[in-house]
This record gives sequence, structure tokens and C-alpha cells, in this order.
Amino acid sequence: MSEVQLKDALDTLKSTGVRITPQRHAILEYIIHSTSHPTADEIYRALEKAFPNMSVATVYNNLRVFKKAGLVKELTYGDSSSRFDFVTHDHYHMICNDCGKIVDFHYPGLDEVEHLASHVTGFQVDYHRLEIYGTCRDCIGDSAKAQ
Amino acid sequence: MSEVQLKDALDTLKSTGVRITPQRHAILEYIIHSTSHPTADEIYRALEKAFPNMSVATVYNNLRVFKKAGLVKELTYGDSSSRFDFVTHDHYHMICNDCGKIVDFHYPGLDEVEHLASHVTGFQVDYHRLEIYGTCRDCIGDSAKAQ
DNA sequence: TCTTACATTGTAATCGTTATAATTAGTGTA
DNA sequence: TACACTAATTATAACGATTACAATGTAAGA
Repeated sequence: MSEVQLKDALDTLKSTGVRITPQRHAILEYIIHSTSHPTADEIYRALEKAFPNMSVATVYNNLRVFKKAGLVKELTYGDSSSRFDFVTHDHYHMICNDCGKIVDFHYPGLDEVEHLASHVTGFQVDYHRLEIYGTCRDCIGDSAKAQ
Repeated sequence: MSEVQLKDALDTLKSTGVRITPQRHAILEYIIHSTSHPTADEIYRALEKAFPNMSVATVYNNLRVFKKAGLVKELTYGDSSSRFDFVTHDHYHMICNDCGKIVDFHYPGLDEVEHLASHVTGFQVDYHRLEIYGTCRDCIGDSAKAQ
């Protein structure tokens, strides 16, 4: 089923006149199959074996291309580097403050908040972003053991 | 009333054994009085006249101290540098995609979302973060004029 | 006053990301 | 298939935000 997503994504790119190069294919495939919201560097290192000559710049360039096409979202948190997430249906992120793990979860859109915000601030609302921070099961277990 | 906030913040610091230096006082005061969610560099430049010898490192060091004391929150968005926000009561941010302006707005806590997230992911929830993106009145006006 | 620990300063180093120029490779057309 | 044109990739240099480090300064307690 992620094969379908990949195919759709490639079609979307083609339809906007973007060439499908082997590198692009690989980067996109990696993001779709990954569940870990990788950084640019992680993508780069993961594809090193398959593309020994690929440049980091290629990864960044293509992530920007994918973002512009609406296929990929950039997530910026407190840590130094951005993470990238394949855009599927609306979901939010639950982030572990200990180990940095990011887990997706679904929740009906917060339209009401958007409306209120628009009303109060006079902004024209485009979208919103919500993250929940806490501690994952593994890390709760670890800290219990450590004591 | 922001005088009270400043005094409280200084008390909090003192109680945790942090010395109140003139630089610390000035940085904290600036953040509290500022409505613009400044970057480290903006704080640095704003205090340049009063503290010609102050180092950028001092700004960063103290922002970290304030963060650890829970007085200040670091906001990381897509752009390159972090912004800092004095922690008051719960509020969210409305961000203009054109000019980067950030406006606070209040909304009752999204406890329900936290509960669901905790239930679905098994995380122990600490807090959440919500931002709404759009276009502010000024920028809507500008683009209308430009056409 | 002396001592000790903490703060600040100035600067160098680091790291993620972007810009640039040269080379390579796709794609449409003859 | 060959050609030409444009886009993509590569390698590397540059940039900008942030941090690390060593030296100096300063506050507070014995």
C-alpha cells in the first residue's frame, strides 16, 4: 500500500514537470517506507551504499522539491536538524522528550480553534500544527529501572 | 503588571541559586516587555547600547538558564533561528507566513487531545504545542495592493 | 581580605543548510 | 539515433546560528 503512495507521489511529481531521477526515486521511497521521520543526514547515510556518489546537496535539493510539491512536510523541533515526514492524511505527532521518538496519531481537525484564531487575530488561516510532548513507554521503563 | 512578572521571575531565579547579574536582568526584562518573540540576535542587538561589552554567548547562556528555570520557552519554526517567549499562562501562536509576525491568542487547553494521544500511543503526556499559520491583515492588504 | 564558585567575554569551532560552478544526464525534436 | 536544450547532480565553498573553551572578572561567605 505504500507502493501505491509512492506511485501516486511519482505521478504528482511528473505532472508538475519534475524529472524522476534514480536519486529522487530512492529518497522518496525511503521517506515513505520509513516510520522514523528521518533527518536529511539520515536519508543521506541510508542511501550511501546504493548511491556512493550522491551529494548531501542532492538530498536537500530534493527535499525542497518534494516540499514544494506538497509531498513532504518539514518538522522543526528543538533539536538542531529538521525532520521530514511524508504527507498522508492529517495526523499529529507525539514526541518523546527523552529519546526523540515521534509517533503519529490521528485526531479530527481542530477547525474550531482555527476559526477562533482567525476571528481574534484577523489573520486568514491556512493550516495549523500541533505536537504533544511526553515520555514514551520505553523511556518510562528505562527510568524505572535506573532507580 | 509586567513589573510583577519580572519581579516574580527574578525571585524564581534567586530561589534556585542563580545570581542576578545586570545582563540577566536586562535580558529577562527585554523578553518580558517585548511582544515580538525575539531571536537571540535581536535581544543581543537591543541591549548593545546598554551593554556595549556584552557577548552573544551571554545571551545564549542566559536563555538556556531561563529555559531550565521554566521562565522562557524556545520556539523553533522553519526559519533558521529560534525565538524566545516568556512563559505566562497558556496561549497559542498565530504566525504569518508572509512576514513572520507572531500574535498570541488564548484558547482553553486541549486536554481532550492530550488524553486521546496518551491513550493511543502509550506515552505519558507532558504538554503540547499548537501553532496556526496564515496571513496577517497587513500582508493581506499588501498583496491586494500588489495586484 | 582571601577564597571559591559562578558569570561574562572573546574567539574559535561545529554543524546544518544553502549557494555556486562545473559536469552529467533526461527529454523532445529532427 | 543524434542533437540540443534544460534540468539535475556533484563537489566544494560559504554562511549563519549556536556552542565550546579558556581567560578574565565579579559576587558572596569564611
